[in-house]
Amino acid sequence: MSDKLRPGADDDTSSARRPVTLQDVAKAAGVSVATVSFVANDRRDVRVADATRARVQRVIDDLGYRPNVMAQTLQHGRSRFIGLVADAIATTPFAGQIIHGAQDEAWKHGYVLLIANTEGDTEAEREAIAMMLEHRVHGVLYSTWFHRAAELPAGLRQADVVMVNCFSPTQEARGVVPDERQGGRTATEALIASGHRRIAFINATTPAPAQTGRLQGYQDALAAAGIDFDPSLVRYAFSDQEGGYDAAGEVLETDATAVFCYNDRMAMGLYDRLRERGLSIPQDMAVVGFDNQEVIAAHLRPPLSTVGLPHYELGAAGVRVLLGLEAPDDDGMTIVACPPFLRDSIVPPALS
Amino acid sequence: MSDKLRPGADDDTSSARRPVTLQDVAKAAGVSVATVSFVANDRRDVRVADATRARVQRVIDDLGYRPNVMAQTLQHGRSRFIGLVADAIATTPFAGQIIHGAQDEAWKHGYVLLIANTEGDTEAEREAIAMMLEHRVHGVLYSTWFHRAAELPAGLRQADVVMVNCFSPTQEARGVVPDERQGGRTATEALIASGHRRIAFINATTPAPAQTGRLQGYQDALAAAGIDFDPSLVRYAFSDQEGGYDAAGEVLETDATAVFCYNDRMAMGLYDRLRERGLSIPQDMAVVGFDNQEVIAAHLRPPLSTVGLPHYELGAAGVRVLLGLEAPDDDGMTIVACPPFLRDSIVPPALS
DNA sequence: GTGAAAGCGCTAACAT
DNA sequence: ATGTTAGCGCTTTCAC
Repeated sequence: MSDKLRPGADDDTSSARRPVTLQDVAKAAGVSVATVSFVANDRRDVRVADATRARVQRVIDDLGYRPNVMAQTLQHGRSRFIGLVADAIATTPFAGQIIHGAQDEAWKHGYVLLIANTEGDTEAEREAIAMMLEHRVHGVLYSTWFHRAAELPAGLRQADVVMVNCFSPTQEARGVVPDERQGGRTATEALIASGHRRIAFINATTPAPAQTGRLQGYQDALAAAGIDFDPSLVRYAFSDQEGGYDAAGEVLETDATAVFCYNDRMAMGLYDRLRERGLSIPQDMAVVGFDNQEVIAAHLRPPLSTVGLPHYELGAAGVRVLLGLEAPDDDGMTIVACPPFLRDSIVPPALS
Repeated sequence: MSDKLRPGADDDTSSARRPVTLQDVAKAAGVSVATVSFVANDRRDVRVADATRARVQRVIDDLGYRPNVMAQTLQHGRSRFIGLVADAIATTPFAGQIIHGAQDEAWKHGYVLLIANTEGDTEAEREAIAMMLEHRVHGVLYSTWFHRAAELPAGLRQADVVMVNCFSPTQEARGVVPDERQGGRTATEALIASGHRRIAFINATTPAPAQTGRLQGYQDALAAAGIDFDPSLVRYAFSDQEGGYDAAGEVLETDATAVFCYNDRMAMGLYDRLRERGLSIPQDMAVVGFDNQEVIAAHLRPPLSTVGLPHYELGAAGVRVLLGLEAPDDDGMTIVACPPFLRDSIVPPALS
């Protein structure tokens, strides 16, 4: 392996890689550290002769000086860290978006994210929280990969916490969650808007805010359109492709002309079943999903209309709430809307 | 909003939320800071009376003392941070796995990941690197979401860098990459193993290590099995569902009995085409993909056999190389194998 | 305008 | 066996 492949290890010339400090710059520029500090931080409120300023700046650039954030932090007491505890960082595409949103928003305000991954393990969670507290984080985002109630770990009591994609049943902390109900309503309305009145809903069997919320939204939409709610049009199945495939069979025995699926994966299974029966989408059956899972929704044949979960926005809003840039509702909650993504599974492209 | 929803802001009792310091503990325990430091760090090499040790420990627990990592870092010069620069943190499920692997491995060795997301933006990249240098990171992982050559940003020269899922054509840094060639060979071998000899390969049009590597692997496998390479069985298409669908049409005009698709998305398109023609998998056509994209591969009908990209392992290996726990090859590269995931698209479940 | 010096919380060498 | 103290790199008040 050539030498250049290992920078830090063996540098022949120069100062054995010790980072340049304020002292170094001060000495080289023939001024005091205070002056260098003022110049480095571009403090215009302090009087420093232009000549000095320019000279010092040159030395800073020449030496490649960079402030040591640890020292700065130690000095003025508070760090620019925000902790993010996630229960699944990559088991799912969703968690990534939360991180992404939090990351961008934090960055925008000069904060850096400290990410920890617990995979649902309580011990890992404890350690992660300890780590964050030891880094004197400004606050912590406690996030889950799917929308649910969650108990706040004891260690987090001493920190400023915002729950993301989850909430505390006992109102221990503020929370940012998606508006499942509005999402369900939006999905159903898309179907109603193109003339359907017999609309089935394939819901999940697993109890969750999504399950109840989307059902309510479905009912809201029907009610608003003056369509009677028919319980026999609501089916339950496990929330994956196989579940969707199975439930599709049941739906085909009803007179439904459109289906709202709890999620895109179920819609994918439903596509399979419809295709098997020689039925075409949306002519024989209009379909709308939920989640907007890119790999699935945008690339099924035909592309699936769906409603997106605002994961990116949840992460971003979490940071904003934490930094006090956005005020939650009176109950401490911030509800984020689920946007529709209309594609060709409701109205064929040519007709739209 | 109830008061308890905002911890840091307004605590009635106690010390206005100022974190407990060594000093505090020392005072409360009636010993010196040195002693507390020894106890807190559980330094068994220093003599501290058991009684004192116990007493101090009690105070530490009571007061909820936590060391200030900034101060510790400042003291002994080097941080426990590892930077991770990613060009797409959540645009794709892949980047997440790299982060996940790096995270776990770093954590295992007492390091914390500092993540920055550039979305390919050079300016963001510059800032991210500056941030990491200012945090005095131990080293930096520079990662890309798909395997490719990449130029190392200038700022990173001053850091110890390992490239993850990418490499420097000019050998400026060590790199960890997937073994595309072995992956292509593995995929093809799975088809050969179940008796196929006329095997088509739907490759991507985009030049990339994956494109050339997988083709080589395909040829390696054929050669090893004594099957002549027939260029007419290799087709090129854009690497998504639509591309796979289109190329499938071409493949059906050959006498191929099996297809190796450049990735799972293309395989998904191929499934669509085959279904359209009333052909069944694997009876009429055996299929193997690449990437092991969970949402797709595991849930197509039939579930797709594929080869996985070792993103998690790439991240983990990157950390190990950075920490000097794993030695790269002579050229500074670490090659990670792509494992096969056999499902029902090659041999029907009943027969396997 | 610029410099000297205190101190943020911690570790470790040196006293006692 | 425990205490004292000098910094780590930085910011900031207060002198000059």
